[in-house]
Amino acid sequence: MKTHSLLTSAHFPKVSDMQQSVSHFRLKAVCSNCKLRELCLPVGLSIGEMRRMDDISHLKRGYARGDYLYRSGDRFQSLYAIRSGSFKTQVLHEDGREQVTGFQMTGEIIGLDAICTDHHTCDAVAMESSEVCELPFNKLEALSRELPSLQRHLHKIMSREIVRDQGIMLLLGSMRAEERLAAFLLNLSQRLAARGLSPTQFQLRMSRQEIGSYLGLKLETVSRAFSNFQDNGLISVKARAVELLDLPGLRTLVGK
Amino acid sequence: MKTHSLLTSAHFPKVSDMQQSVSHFRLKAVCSNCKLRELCLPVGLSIGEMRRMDDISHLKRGYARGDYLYRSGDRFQSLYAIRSGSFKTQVLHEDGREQVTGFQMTGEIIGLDAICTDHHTCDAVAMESSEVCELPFNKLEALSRELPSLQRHLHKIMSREIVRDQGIMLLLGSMRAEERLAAFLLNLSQRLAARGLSPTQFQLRMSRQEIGSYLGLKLETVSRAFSNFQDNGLISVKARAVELLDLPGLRTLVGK
DNA sequence: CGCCGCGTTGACAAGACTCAAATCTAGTGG
DNA sequence: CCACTAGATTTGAGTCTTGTCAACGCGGCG
Repeated sequence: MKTHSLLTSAHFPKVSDMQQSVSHFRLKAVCSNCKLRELCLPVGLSIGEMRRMDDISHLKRGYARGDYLYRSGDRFQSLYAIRSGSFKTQVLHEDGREQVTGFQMTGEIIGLDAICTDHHTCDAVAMESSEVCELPFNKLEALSRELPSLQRHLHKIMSREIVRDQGIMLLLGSMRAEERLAAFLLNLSQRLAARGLSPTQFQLRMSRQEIGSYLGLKLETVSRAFSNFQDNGLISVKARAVELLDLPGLRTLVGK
Repeated sequence: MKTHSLLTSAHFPKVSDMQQSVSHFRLKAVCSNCKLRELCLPVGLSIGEMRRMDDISHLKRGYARGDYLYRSGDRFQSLYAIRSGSFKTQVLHEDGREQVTGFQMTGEIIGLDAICTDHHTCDAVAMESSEVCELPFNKLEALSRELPSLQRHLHKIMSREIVRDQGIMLLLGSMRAEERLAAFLLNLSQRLAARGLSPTQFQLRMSRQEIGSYLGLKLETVSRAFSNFQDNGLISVKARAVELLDLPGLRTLVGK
């Protein structure tokens, strides 16, 4: 789950530490143009190559809470890298049932589900003011034929999504309500930490209802679990403001 | 979910119907060498291109019930196309909990989870005598840089896995026991039909325990659900021999 | 023939859901 | 700036589904 593994490891010889720093800095500068952190930074592309990424992508701003990035059934054109803000994805069942399949935050890639049918199979909805970087998939495929490291990275991103989904299947299939919520909070904490934010204090962007949908629980059950955690001194929670007080305790709950 | 969509649709002009048949036949003949049905047939590769697929892959036979194709933690080298038989994949939780994440049958691709970390994140276990076609991933990537249609197809396969997993998340998160089992039986039925087998009469390859693990239920609950279906005339079941008597009735149950 | 794994069934308990009511919060309009 | 309202959250009480524990039956194999 190390975000910079490819960049910080063997790809740069140790002798050129200074140069690595400089190079790293310039990469960041270029990359911050389009903020394709997830897609660019860890790949180890040269600056020229990164510019080519930049050329095929374009920024889309101004998504407000509740806006759709795409809807189930929409024709598939592009993947989207979230540049700021966050989204949820949800699938809809014929009979009206719906389920949140994920909460995506800055730097994550969204839209991978649509490749197999050329149509989106879920909705993506902004949970706050957000910006995305659109990546036309045809161009991304063409470029990845030329740049093996980009190709590999694209495959890794898709594979990571598969592994993530399987983790949720495990959660939904074999955990009880409080275990699920603890796992959810720890996952959030970890992802926030990876973005340099506080791993213990944060504002939830989603409602109890949405958390419940994601975790396969009713909103009342989520609310009760929050209250229990607070009573047991594991967290402090007031509406959407959460502080994790006892990370080891939470980890014990999920059994790892 | 149409397996041959790419082959039967726009890729071949209608005027050359005869030629399509012939070409289709020759493709099948070549392909039956390595039985990469899922990976080759729908791609629309030329015969020469398909031979190159054949060159990088090799057959591995002799997996018996209970044999591991790979284990969680194994170093990732290859994807595997199931040539005959069937496998289950299962993830293991630190505290000993385990969950079946999928049952794979002939023609399906297995191992996609391992790309993101270079290590397998689940076990793959044969459920009966099976053969697989090993596809070294480095070579597959190299070849897919040369053959855009292969590249696209690989992406589609990965995307399909993501969509499949999201469907299971929906099932685990929002369906009750009998709905889950009905969905499972209908999915099995559909996949058998796609392979030219009977969609209504078949032998289960997995135990009640394994079905339960997959569906997030205890084996007793699965057994009871089977019994209820039989009492209601939806199916006939004796141990692992199943006959679906009322497909519409089962569809009604899952709400579509 | 007896053992053992798998499947079925029953009785009961625990966890999660449903329904309902009371607060609380954030956003709106005066 | 404040009152108001719609939506979100919390909490309680009772119900329902599923899990747990236990007994029993079936069928294959040594």
